[in-house]
Amino acid sequence: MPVTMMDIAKDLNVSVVTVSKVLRNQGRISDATRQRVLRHAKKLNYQMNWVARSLVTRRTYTIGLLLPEFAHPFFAEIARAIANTVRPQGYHVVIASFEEDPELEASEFDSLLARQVDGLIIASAQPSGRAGVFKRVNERETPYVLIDRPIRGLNACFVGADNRAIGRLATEHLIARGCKRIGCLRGPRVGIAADRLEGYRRALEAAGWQPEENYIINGGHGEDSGYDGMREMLTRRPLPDGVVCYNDPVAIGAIKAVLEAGLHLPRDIAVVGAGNVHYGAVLSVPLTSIDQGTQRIGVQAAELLMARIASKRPMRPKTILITPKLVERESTRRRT
Amino acid sequence: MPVTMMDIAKDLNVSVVTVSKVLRNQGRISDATRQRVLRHAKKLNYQMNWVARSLVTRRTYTIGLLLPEFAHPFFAEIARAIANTVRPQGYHVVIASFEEDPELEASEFDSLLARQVDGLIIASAQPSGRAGVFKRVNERETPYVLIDRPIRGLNACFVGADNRAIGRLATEHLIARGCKRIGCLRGPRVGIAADRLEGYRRALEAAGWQPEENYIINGGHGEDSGYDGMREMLTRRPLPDGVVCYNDPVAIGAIKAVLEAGLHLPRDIAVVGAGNVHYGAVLSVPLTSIDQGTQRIGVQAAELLMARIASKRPMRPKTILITPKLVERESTRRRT
DNA sequence: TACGCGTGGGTTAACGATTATTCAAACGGA
DNA sequence: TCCGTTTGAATAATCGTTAACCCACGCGTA
Repeated sequence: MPVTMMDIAKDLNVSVVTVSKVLRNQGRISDATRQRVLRHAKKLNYQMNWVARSLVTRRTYTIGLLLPEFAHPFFAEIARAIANTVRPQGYHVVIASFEEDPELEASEFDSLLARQVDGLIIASAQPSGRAGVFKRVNERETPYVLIDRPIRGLNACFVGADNRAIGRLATEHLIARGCKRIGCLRGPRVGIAADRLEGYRRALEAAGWQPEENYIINGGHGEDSGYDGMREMLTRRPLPDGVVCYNDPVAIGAIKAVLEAGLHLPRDIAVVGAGNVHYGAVLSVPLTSIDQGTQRIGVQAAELLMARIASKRPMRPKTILITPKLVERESTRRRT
Repeated sequence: MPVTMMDIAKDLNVSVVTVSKVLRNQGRISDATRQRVLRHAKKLNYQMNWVARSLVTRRTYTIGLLLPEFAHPFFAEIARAIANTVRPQGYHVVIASFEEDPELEASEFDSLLARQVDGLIIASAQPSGRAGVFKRVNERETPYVLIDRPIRGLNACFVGADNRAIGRLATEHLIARGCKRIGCLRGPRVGIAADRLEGYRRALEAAGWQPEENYIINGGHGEDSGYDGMREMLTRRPLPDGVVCYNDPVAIGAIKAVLEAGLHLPRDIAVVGAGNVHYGAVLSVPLTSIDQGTQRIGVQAAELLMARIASKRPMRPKTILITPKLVERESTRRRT
């Protein structure tokens, strides 16, 4: 049975409140008593029961992290950044991975609330228009921050990559490297991909070119999809000499298709990805990619949440877009 | 202000206890009252305050996960497996990543205990002989399970890879593929690496060969270390025609060195790694690797912990070694 | 002498649930 | 009719801490 303040108080013939005050460094306590309590607490190896404290202070010093898929490097890194950011303030993170299942997401969401988390950081996978799930959090006034994927119709804090900038940056890079005909493996039909595509379009237009639908190919978000997409791209005439990919796995699949076709990369076709996965550097052709600042997403989201938790009055929602950064490697290193 | 049982009770003119009983499906309650309570609870959108419940039941339905480094794919996957395993039993996971810092590990460990977690899963980085940190958990009788790295001198539950088997499996595979002179990049001087090296030695001996110290090279656990190690290996005469690597990053570095030297892989030298990282398949030469059953480690550790939490009486420590599995890819696919 | 105030600490009542105990009414059998 | 059971629910105590008040003492001062 763990030691309680009661035990210390009894041994020392003082009241529990006195012990509590000493341990919190609060209220007026003589130095003598303070020392006695401190010494005895250490001797008994006392440890606060945070559950009891939380009950009365209404603060658990816990934040909930609701993620679609935990083992994904992107989310894992975010989780790490968040944990490291809140730790100095005494906060811990309880994770809930819902494996891309919206039902499970909703139920885990409720569980976290029942556990009285002080705040929530959520990368939601709710189908659009289902913002209802988050109604409850608004009633309760538990602060929360959305990351990665915004939810339309929900006036909430959001921290994520600037996907439009990502598409633009990738495209501009290919232009700068002398590409004259740039295609795009635009990925799945989701908001993020649409934004990146939009960035691609704008960059072309800014260069005075007209985006051609022929060179924009739909797909998914994995290697296979990139492989298939590039095979299709290679049937276009004239061939593109640069391809912007939705993300790194797609780019990796695309590279495979290019090499299989006997073309040289980057001379014949340059390829740029997005996400800057950590193994991009060890590929057969190291991959130029757009770093979306994963860690910064985590840090900013955590800081934003902490600010909201600290402030008594509700603040008005804030959106933070992280500016992406290009990391150049072999896959686009061609003579200009 | 969230709804409490008190609110429901008042509205319905019953006692709080009655509400509590209905919600827990316990005790004798007439069907009429039961329905009234249930309906009203739903109407008010009642949610249990788990903090309050935990205080009296002495159960938080929370387990602590203490990891050296959160974003590492190995640990991320373990975390995921654990979370998924305990969720059906109503448990959540609070993570604490200590960034390979033993001091931080100790302090996070205390924090988790103060938070009254029902159990702990720990991948410790305590320098050997510092088992003292875990003394406290023994006093408290909070069950815990060590993973990945055992701690000598601590009679505790452990779940991890069978590192000796990993070394043996990798080596046997190269022998089966016709290698006649097999080297080893044995990695850092830690227990895990030593076990894998031991497996390598035994496999050679079992084949009737004598391990030669000349072909065993020390190093670290990253790509650079693998690269440097292989460069050194390539100065040995006669050249080895197969190399067992401590882990996949080392193997990746090693492959780079082999290719740079103008040798063909796997024809001149076959390379096998360990860990089966998910990107191993997209490398310039897809990497044969030993899968250490990361997910199973997580699942088993979680199940073991759950069992200990459930049992009243302390059980005696149990060690589970996960049997590894070979995944063959191009890096060893040579004609026998 | 009486008053006021700072000091050091104690008392009491939450916090929101659960467990253990008690109690009233209804029911049934002799 | 009377007593013993069952049924259904209320009451009291508790979990370990904190918040809000209260109080006694000593000292300086008017």
